[in-house]
Amino acid sequence: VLAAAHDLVTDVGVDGLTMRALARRLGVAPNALYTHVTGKTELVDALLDDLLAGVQVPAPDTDPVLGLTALMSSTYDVLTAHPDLVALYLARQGARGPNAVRLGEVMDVLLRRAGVATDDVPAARRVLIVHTIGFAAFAAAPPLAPDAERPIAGDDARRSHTVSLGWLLAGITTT
Amino acid sequence: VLAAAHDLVTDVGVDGLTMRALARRLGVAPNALYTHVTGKTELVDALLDDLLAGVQVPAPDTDPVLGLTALMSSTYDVLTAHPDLVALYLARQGARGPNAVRLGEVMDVLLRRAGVATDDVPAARRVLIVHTIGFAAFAAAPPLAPDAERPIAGDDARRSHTVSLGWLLAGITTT
DNA sequence: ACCTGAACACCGTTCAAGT
DNA sequence: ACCTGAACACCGTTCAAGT
Repeated sequence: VLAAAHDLVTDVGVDGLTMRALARRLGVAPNALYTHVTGKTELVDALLDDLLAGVQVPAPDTDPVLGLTALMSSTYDVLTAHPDLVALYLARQGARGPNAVRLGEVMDVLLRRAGVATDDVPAARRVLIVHTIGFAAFAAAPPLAPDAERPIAGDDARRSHTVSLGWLLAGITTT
Repeated sequence: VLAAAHDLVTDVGVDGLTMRALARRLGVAPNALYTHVTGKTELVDALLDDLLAGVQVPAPDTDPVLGLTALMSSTYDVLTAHPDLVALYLARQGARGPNAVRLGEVMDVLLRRAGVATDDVPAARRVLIVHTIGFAAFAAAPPLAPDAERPIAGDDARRSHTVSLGWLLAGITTT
């Protein structure tokens, strides 16, 4: 049911993800979907949280800063694999499904182990999430502002994410 | 013509920005709009670039790091004034109108004056833009992950933007 | 140049009805 | 529980025609 939606969005992009197209793919009348899902919003939310299931969580004994780097890099990789969907994280609330909650908790543990004061953990988590989703959303996108000539290569974009992530982590852990 | 679109989006939000509603507001048939605009895409692009016209550019003799901080803060403020629209920056290419180009050039001058090597300027500019747009997109949004209780206050979000911006600038200017 | 009427190919969602 | 037929209130866009 939800898997078909996943297939559909990878096939025809996020603009083609439509209740009617989904019903067509399932060989069913459009309104039949409303037996399984309350509406399109819920469907997209489920789809987004489903994506996060693929994020690799670091082993619990790794160095916290390395662990956070790995965690955010894995999130970046998962999100950029479906670039169409990333913008939706911003368009809606920003994912609050079970997978999002689970990853948030992993981040909190790592941040605390990295020496961040308990009071500062939520803000630090937020900075890292916004940073990674922002970079993922722009990963596939063409350049920015002036130099419209050559789009940024995927490798460069990923490197840029890692480098700036390092700067943020340096700031977070020394404040 | 374009101003009516601006009014419409602030009145009814980005979902209500529709060719037909716009025509209705102008007291005109829907298709009449196509005399003035090639399509909805062009209209939204124009709208987004128009937003950037409100960004305050720092005086040319200010300290470059302070100037960049002021420039990105002003961009953040302008974008968060119309939160509905920000997600569209990510959904589409990321703004390449004349205002975006102009601001990009201002950033480049500041970055170079801050000691960034010419080869590193485009990547640094990109990091700052992605960071600010990402934060602006999440500014109005509810919390993230776990602590779903209280959404982040607008002031806290803005402070968080400034603080993490500082970390990025520290990294950019010392690498 | 600027507008209209009519139409095309779509949307998400609901309601009543069937099994 | 799960599906269908039919409908409602919309979309963006195009085409031919008017002034």
